[in-house]
Amino acid sequence: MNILKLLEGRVIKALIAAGAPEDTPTMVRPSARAGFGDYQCNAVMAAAKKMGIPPRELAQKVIDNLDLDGIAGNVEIAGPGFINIHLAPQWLGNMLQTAIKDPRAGVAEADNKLTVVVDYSAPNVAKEMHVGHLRSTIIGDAIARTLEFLGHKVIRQNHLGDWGTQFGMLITHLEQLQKESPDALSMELSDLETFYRESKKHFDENADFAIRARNYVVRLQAGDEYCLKLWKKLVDITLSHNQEVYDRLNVSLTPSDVMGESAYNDSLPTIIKQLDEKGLLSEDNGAKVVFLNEFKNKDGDPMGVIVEKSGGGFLYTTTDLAAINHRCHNLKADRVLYYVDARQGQHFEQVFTIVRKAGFATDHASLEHHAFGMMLGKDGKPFKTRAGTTIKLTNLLDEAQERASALITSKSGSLSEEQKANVIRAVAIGSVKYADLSKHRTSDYIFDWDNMLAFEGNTAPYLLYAYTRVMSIFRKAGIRESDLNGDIIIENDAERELSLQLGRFSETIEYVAKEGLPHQLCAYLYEISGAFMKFYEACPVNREGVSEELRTSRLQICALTARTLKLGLDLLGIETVEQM
RNA sequence: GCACCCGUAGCUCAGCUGGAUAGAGCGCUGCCCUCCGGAGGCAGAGGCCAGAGGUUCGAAUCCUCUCGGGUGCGCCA
Repeated sequence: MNILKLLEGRVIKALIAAGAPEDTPTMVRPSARAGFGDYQCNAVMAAAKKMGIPPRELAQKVIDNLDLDGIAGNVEIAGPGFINIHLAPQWLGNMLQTAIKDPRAGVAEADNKLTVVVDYSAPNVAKEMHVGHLRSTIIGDAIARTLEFLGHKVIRQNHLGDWGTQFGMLITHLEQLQKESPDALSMELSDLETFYRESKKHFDENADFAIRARNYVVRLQAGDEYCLKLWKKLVDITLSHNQEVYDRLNVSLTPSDVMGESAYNDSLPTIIKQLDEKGLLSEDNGAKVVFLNEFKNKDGDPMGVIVEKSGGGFLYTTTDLAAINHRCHNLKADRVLYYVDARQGQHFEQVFTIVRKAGFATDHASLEHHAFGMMLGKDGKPFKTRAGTTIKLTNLLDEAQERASALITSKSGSLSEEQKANVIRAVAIGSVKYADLSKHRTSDYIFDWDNMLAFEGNTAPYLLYAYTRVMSIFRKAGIRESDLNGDIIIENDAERELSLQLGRFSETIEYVAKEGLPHQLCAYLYEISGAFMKFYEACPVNREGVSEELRTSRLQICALTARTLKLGLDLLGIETVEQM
């Protein structure tokens, strides 16, 4: 159940009954501090101002009309006109009990189920995935999982960079390698970086090679079978490489989610034609251009966006136009979410502007560029190796594995080797992902091994540890969740705080799904963990002197804590462990 | 030149459509082990929210300007 939504519904009724306009924002939110109740309504001050009456007077009217029978124990006016709502412990307890019996921890599916295309990851063919792909991949995946959990139809789209002029040189190089030694092929491609670099080198240094490469591009784009076969080989090898990384990262992408740039190749001429029919197309120095008044170029004139080169080739803008057309009209998307670098901001603004004018997007579809910032090194500069090259994802994960291994080995004694390996993997991958997901998406962040692998603070290890502590109580209690029966008693502050936080799961998830901001879910899970740690200190469960009634109540709170943490981490794509 | 993003504690980060006394973690000073896992909990010190104006009952949040940092601007993606 979404408590926030419930309260908002009641508050708006009361506001209207008290004479406020129907469009008055309800301004209900969790209270700023403990003394101000559990939820507060801040709507009255602004509304009273508009209505020309004293705020506290309106606040009283709102309270008189506010129907929270059974839900709130106490509702009071504070300060200039805040309304503080104290939930009734029994109501809260009953609500949690319902959530405990629900595998979804009380989170309902969305009323209005949408088709959402989530565009993320987008690696390139013949290049290994590097840190530049990390954020798109894991943030996009977390949002895809969250939307899916809420019952939306999620269509993952991995916009693979599998088309473009560079494929001429790649194919030519591949052809050469195959001629030299047919067996060497897989070996050479096991290091895609080298393969790519050598192709480029040949292209730059060998004139014959370059000529052949240019020729092959033309043939490839024209659908030549021989070229396509070589190209396909490169794509397949790259995909299997990438899949290993996805699996290791616990990212839900599969080969069937790949919808590369090449997939739109055949529809590009139609896109150009349609732009022309709409009167949007101009010619400029031989290139086909869409001029947009909304954007200015360096001279202050309308900015031209090239959609077809003077030689006749298409650009990535053209492909993006075709992709939106496909997603809106064929996939019937209600929302299209792009998890792409913030540096592409202007590009997407232009693309979105064009598709609206050209009708490539359906009117109701929401096109959203969910931009993210860069990963920086400890020095605040772009995250690179010491040599100044980009860091490959596999190397990054290897290092995470090593560091987690050292950490876990030094701390945990009683685990079997197999369990230990499992914990190391969960901590390593979880830490890297969580460090990223817990930061605000749009800002740059500093990648710091020590911070992300710490057991203190808003980190994966802390959350995983909190989870194992809950599980430990359960093991000790020797009781199954399904056998738990009895009321939930909320007596002290620690119980109350934890219960209240547990009751906020729905509103958090819905917010994350709406805004595409997984760090809000991270912050929430951190709150839960912190509240549980306090509960753990203050509220003994399996100790002498704890009544059966209280023990059952607390075990239920533990059960819901565990389920909330596990579900939440699962939505983030982070695995939990029972012991560590 | 134009556009977008950012500037919050020594460090790393939150602060949700403007709302009450700006919050965490690290680091620093102390306290709590007859402990359901101390990989924890509690307390303290530490902030002109880059600066200056403005709007507002009320501003870290909105507007303008200044300073400082980053990014992007027609035939790559």
